[in-house]
Amino acid sequence: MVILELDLNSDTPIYLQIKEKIIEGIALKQLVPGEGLPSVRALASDLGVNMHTVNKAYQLLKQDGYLLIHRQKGVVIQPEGMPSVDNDYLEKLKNRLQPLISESVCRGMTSEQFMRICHDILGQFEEKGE
Amino acid sequence: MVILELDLNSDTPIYLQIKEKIIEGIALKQLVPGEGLPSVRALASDLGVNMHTVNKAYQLLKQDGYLLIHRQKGVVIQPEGMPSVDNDYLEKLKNRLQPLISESVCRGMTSEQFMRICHDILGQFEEKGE
Amino acid sequence: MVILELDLNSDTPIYLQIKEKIIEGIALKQLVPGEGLPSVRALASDLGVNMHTVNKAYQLLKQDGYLLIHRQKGVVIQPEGMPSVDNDYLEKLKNRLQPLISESVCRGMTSEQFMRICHDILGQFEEKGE
Amino acid sequence: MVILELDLNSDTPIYLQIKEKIIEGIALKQLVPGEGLPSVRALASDLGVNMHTVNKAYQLLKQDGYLLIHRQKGVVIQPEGMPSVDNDYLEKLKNRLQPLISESVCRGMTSEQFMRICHDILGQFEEKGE
DNA sequence: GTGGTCTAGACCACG
DNA sequence: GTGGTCTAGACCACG
Repeated sequence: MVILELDLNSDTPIYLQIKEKIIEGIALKQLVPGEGLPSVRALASDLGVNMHTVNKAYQLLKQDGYLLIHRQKGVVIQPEGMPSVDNDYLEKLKNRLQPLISESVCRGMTSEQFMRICHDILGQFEEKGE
Repeated sequence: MVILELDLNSDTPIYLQIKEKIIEGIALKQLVPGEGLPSVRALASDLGVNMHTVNKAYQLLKQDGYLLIHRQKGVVIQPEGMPSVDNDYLEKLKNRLQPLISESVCRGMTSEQFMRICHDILGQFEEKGE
Repeated sequence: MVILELDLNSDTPIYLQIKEKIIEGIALKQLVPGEGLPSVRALASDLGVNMHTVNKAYQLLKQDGYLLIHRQKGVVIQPEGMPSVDNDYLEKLKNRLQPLISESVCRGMTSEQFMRICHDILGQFEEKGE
Repeated sequence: MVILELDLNSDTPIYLQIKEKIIEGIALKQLVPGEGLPSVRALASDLGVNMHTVNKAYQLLKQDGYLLIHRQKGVVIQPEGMPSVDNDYLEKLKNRLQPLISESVCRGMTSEQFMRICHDILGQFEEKGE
């Protein structure tokens, strides 16, 4: 696994940055279902952060269905399918998009510009082989 | 002005919810440039929150260029043009979209689905008369 | 007298802006010793501000020795010499310059740059005929 | 860090005095990039003022780029370069110098005297070793 | 232990 | 009446 980069000066708490980076890694297929992740201690040590911080990220990812945490086998990316697009998720997504879009509208960005930005970011995740 | 609704249980701080709702109001043209907003104390009282919480929202909106705050005349929506789409804003927007999009990809949402959701939200802000 | 311009959105209170503009007018010799100023009411009306605001500016200018206020003759620029450079004034000036200079040093401005800026502003007040 | 002195009778708000003193400390190299500052509560207690007052000063300094605020590590002087001399700053500086200079001219101070005072204050910040 | 958020309440400057 | 400043005190998130 590529070592993930943290911004300790960011307003985003470290545990959330770790969670987001791992999700990004999965989306980029740098991390694949069934793949093992470093132990809480190992990752904490690598990142130079508190064990509790990594643990919190892992627990949240487990809760969301991205990870399995075995007492013995350690931490692995969920091998049997990622969490799905359910109604809860859709609601949450819309609620988080809403203020981003409101602001873009206020600032005079066109729908096309906004969609273009999303499109560009989505492009990063396209299957290379297709 | 339509009274804005707060979710006191949300993990989004109240002052941020107020800020976002006001930006949404501007985007929806429910609030127009030059229009006055309730005084810090009046809005706080309406919302059942503390004066300082509203003041923090107003100060952030002023800082971003959405509001003018007169010591005596009170608070008005910036009459001379909203803040623009500058590089700082674009960077911030992309950084906030990135984790939303990563997660949608993980969950198997297609680009089309994601774009559709954005498109629908953007549609709420379209000029009715045009 | 040239009508002075106010910035109602400025953080500087209006009475202070009026006071500063009148001092600037004197420094620029647009206002000369013995010259009459508009009455409190007249100036307030011209500027579209409250009478008390103009009155406060005038009172402060009188207190500092820039103006005479006669009940009958009205308001005139002090005809018998401007206030002098006394120790009180020097102290106050240094105390107000100190934070400006500290910040310029922090930001990496050289002494020459800072002095140059002062020099340029001072140049605006030079006697045209010399 | 040398404990900074406040003037509770000054018409400069306490939070601004704190801000200015810290900038002065940086300019004097009593505070160096990367150095830690006392926690909000510790400094408040030392100064005998409220936590929120210190916090406001810290937030403004963060906003201007003088400080980093870590949620857990506390407050440190920006280690990667101070804010720069940009156009916004230059405008603000000139606008603040203008009334000081107007008044000095009114009072009959010569350009040389004014420049001398600036020069003397600037001298306090010169590198001792050079 | 640190900053972040929020409250309740006070006095002041401005106009 | 408005925002600006300040206080005293509380609980929470982060690590």
